[in-house]
Amino acid sequence: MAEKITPRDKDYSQWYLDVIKSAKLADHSPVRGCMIIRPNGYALWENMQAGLDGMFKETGHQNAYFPIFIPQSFLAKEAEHVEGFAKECAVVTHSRLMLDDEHGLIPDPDSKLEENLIVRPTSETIIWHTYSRWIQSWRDLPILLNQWANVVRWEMRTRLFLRTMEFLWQEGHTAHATEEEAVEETLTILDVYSKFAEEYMAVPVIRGIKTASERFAGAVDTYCIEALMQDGKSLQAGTSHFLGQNFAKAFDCQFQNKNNELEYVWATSWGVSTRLIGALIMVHSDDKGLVLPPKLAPTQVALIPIYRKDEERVSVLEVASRIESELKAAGIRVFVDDRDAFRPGWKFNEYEVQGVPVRLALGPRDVEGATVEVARRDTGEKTTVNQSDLTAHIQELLETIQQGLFDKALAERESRTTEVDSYDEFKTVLDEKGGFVRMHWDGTAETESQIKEETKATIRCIPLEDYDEDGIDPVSGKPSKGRVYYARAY
RNA sequence: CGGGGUGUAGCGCAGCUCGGUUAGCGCAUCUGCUUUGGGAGCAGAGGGUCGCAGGUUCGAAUCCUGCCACCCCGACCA
Repeated sequence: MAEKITPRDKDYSQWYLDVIKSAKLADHSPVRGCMIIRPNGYALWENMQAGLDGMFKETGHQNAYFPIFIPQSFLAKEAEHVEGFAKECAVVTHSRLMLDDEHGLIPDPDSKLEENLIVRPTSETIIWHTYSRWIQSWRDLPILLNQWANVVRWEMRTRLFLRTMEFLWQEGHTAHATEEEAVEETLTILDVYSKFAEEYMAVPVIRGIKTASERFAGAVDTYCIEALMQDGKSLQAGTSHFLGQNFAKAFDCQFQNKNNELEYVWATSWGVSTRLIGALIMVHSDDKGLVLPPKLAPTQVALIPIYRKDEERVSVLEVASRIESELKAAGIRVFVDDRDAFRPGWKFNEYEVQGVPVRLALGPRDVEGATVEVARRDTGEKTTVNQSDLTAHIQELLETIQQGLFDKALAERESRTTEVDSYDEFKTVLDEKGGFVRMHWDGTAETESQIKEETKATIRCIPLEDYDEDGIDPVSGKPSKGRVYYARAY
C-alpha cells in the first residue's frame, strides 16, 4: 500500500481511518455503518477475548449463549430500557422473500410474523425472561454468566470500531440474592475491566460512576472506565451496571430467601466491545501507523531475512529458522517473512504500519557476525544484538515496550488533566488544551445539561478515587461534594 | 428530516461549462528482465453497460426530466 497516513495534527479523524485502513484492521461494508473486520483486526480481538475471558472465569463466571432474536414484547417490559433502545432497533417482520413481477424480490406478505422480532441491541430482556424460569430459591443464586456475541444498534452516525451498527462484544449478566452482593459484583467487574485496559492494552483509565443522564437505560448505577485519546477526547471503554431489581420486577423474577420470604432478584450487567480496538488505536498509534502493545499484538516479532544471491538466501534462512524456533520455544509470537515477492524495504514499512512491536532484520552481515538487528516500533530505536543473547533480550524488550506504552499514555493523560475553579477557565482549557477537566459539580442535572449545551463537554464520570473535597460549583454557585471529570467525548 | 456535495476501471480523479469519431490519468493488478540492509526500475499487457430510467439530437459521460445511492454539516447518538 503506497497510501500515506494523514498526520494527526492535520486531521485526527482521517488519521484514525488511515491507520485502520493501512494496518488492514477493517473495511467499510456495503451496508452503511457496518464493518468488515479483517484478519489483522480479528486476531487483535481474539487476543482481547482470550485475556478477558480468562479473567471472567477466574472471577467465577461461565459462558453461555442466548439467541440473537428477541420478541418485541420483551423489550416493552422495562420502561426506561424501552425508551433507551426503541429508537435504534432492527426489526424482523417477515420470514421469506418472493419474486414480484413489478418490484423484483420482496418480503412475502403471507410470511408476516405474528410478533415482530428484534435483533438484540443488548440481551437483558431475553436473559431475565430466562432467569425468571431458572430461579426459585436462594439456592439457585448467584448466576454468573457471560456471553460473547454480536449486537445491533441502528446508529445515525458511525465510525469504524468506535460506533458501528453491528458490533462484537461480551455481555455479562448476573443474578444475586442481595443488593450488597450485586453491587460487589459490579465493582469486581469494573476492576477486571480496569486491569485489562491498563495491563493488557496499556491504556490508563479513570474509574467512576455515571451521572443519571449518562446512565444505562434501566440501570440504578452505571460504573465505567474512561480513557483519554490523543486528540484530548474521552472514550467510554467499558461499563458495569448495577441494575437493582428493575429487570427482576419487569420479568417477574422472584426467589424465596432464607427467611422464607419472596424477594425480587438483584441484577448486574456489564460489557466491553470492539470499541476497545478503537481505543487501542487512538491511544498508542502514531503518524507512521498502528502501534500495538506486545501483550495483545498478534505478531510480537517480525523477522525479515535479507539476501541477494542464492547461497546467501540459504544461509540467512537457516539462521532465521533457528531464531524462529528459539523465540517460539520461549512463548514469543514470531513470524519469519521469507516471501520472495516483497523486498525488505517494503516489509519494513509493512510491519511498521501494522504495529508489530519488534522487527528483526537478518542479512549476510549478521550471519557472518552472529548478530541480528533489533528495531522497536514504539520508539524507532535500532540496536544490534548477538544471536546468542537474542531470546532473553526480546523477552525483556517486550516487557519494556509494554510498560513504556502505558507510562507514555499515563503521562499524556496527566498532562492533559486540569483542575479548574471557574467556568471561564473551564471553557478556555476545553478549547485550547482539551483532555479531562476536573471541576466541582453541584450534583444537579440542570448544571450538567447547561454545560453540555454551552460547551459540548459532558461529565464523563464521578471518580471513585480522589473525589471527596467540599467546594463550590462555579457554574451554579451551589455547594459541591467533589470534583468530577468533564471532557468532550466520542 | 433540513442545508450542501458527489456518482466515470479495484481505489483516487480529469473530461461535462461550449455534445463529435478509439473515454483518459495516477496508484493498484498481470508478464518479462534487472533488482533486494527502509515503500525498486524499465518495457509491455489486462481491466469501463461513464449510478439507473426516460427524453432532445445525425451523434450524449457531456444538454433536459425523473429516480436511486453515498458522503459532509446539523438534528440524533446508555
